[in-house]
Amino acid sequence: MNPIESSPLTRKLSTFVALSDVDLETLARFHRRRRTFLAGHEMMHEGQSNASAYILAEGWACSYKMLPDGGRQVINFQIPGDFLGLRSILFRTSDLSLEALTDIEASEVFAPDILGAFAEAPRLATAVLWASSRDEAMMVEHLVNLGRRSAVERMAHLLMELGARLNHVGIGDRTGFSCPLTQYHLADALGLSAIHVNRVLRQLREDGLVTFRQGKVTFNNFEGLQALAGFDTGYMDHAGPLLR
Amino acid sequence: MNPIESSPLTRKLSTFVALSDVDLETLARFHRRRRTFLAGHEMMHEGQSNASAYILAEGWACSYKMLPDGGRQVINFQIPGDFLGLRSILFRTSDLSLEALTDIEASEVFAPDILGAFAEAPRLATAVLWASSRDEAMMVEHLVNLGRRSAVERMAHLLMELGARLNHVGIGDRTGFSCPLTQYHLADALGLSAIHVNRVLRQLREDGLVTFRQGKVTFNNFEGLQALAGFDTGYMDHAGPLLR
DNA sequence: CGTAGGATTGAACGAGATCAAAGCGGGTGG
DNA sequence: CCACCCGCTTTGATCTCGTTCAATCCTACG
Repeated sequence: MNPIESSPLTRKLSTFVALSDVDLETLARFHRRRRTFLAGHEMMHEGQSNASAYILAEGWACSYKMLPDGGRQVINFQIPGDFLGLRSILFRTSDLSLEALTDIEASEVFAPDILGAFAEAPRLATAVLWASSRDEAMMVEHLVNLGRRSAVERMAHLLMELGARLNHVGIGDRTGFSCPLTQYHLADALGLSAIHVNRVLRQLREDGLVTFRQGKVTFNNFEGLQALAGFDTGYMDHAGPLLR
Repeated sequence: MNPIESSPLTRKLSTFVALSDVDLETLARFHRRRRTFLAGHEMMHEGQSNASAYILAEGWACSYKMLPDGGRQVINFQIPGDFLGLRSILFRTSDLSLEALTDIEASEVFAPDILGAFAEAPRLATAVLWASSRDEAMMVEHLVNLGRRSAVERMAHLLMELGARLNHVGIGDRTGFSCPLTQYHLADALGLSAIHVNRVLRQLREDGLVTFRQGKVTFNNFEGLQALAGFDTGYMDHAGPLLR
């Protein structure tokens, strides 16, 4: 196995576009600057300009927006293999904040790295467009979640999605996964109050569907949960390479 | 003025990436197949494969997802100049449905048109990535809207966003715009019931902020509405070309 | 052993949903 | 030209899900 192909990002992009050696070498340069962040560190702030992008190698992060009244909306949780802050480079200023939820290892990518890569290895632009569209499809599901599902359904859906995503990168399995989120994080992601999140989790536990406890999510009834959430993996896993 | 540059999509993409003559000619080929659709026509169905993409020239459309219980979540409204259904091509199958809200004129774009364009004129891939990221930023705002704002704030935000977007393409002005949406459409976009939408509109009208009536939106107090909505144009208008 | 951040529970409240029923306007067919 | 209908809007009454406020309880950690 070629070491140059080993990064999770490379694997992800290769599923869409067959990458040449030049593409792969260019991508490999994204991993020159390995950095670590401590849990709680704010890696990026809404409105910040000249922010870097990151490729998450280890740990969890979350992206969010604050409201004037102090409320907060979590946009997404980021797990290993995810690309963070692309828009902050494309638009020179970040439209959201980014916080490390655990201690994190990530590769820092500067704007010229990315823009240069698109110029030198144009297929990468297509590959990144694809990856970004996958994220967009996920966001569409989140929109449906917030707009049209009840609190219990929302929670079920979020937990299943996280499980499926972690599975994709080889973390956790069908029985569950370990999860550093607090009930406050869940609340901010689902548009609920932390108190209600607690009740919802209790209900899901008592109904024998999922258990969320001390950093562990356990699927007690995968099919039942899937049915409740209306969770369809369709928007997550996609067919093989489109461009050869 | 070069006729080849005249399409709204071309103008949009040019604001991010300086396009060469080859790029422009390639883009122009997107406009070979002009089609019209009647109001109410379903242009694309969730799960459909081999769907085309479209560049909207005239009229309004909306993208949505249906839920098993019959509920519906509108993801976005599309106005002239918008590119529709990119993901249906990138993923070979559409993750949402698309409906013409008015009679529509649009250019139909087939998968090979787009994928070929990315191969022949690689800068277009970067340009489309940028346009797609702009849409993503808009979706982030919608997420905040649904997750953390009250019904009145949501409505205010949606109406202001529509106004700003229409303004961008030369339709409507600071005083208002004409709007083919019914209260049901608004409800499905905002995660509310149509009945409550009606009450919210009444309140906004009585407070002298906006009037929504017989296909016309009138801003009675632009600044007040902006303050209520927490509407910040930052996520919509971006700086000039990043790639020269 | 004290403390702080997170989890849990109860009681009261409220925003928005749901149910039910009129109005209204414009298009269609008799 | 009128009567009818259908889709949309408007209003009232009631109900419910989720919030808010207020404590208390863990438990890991210094």
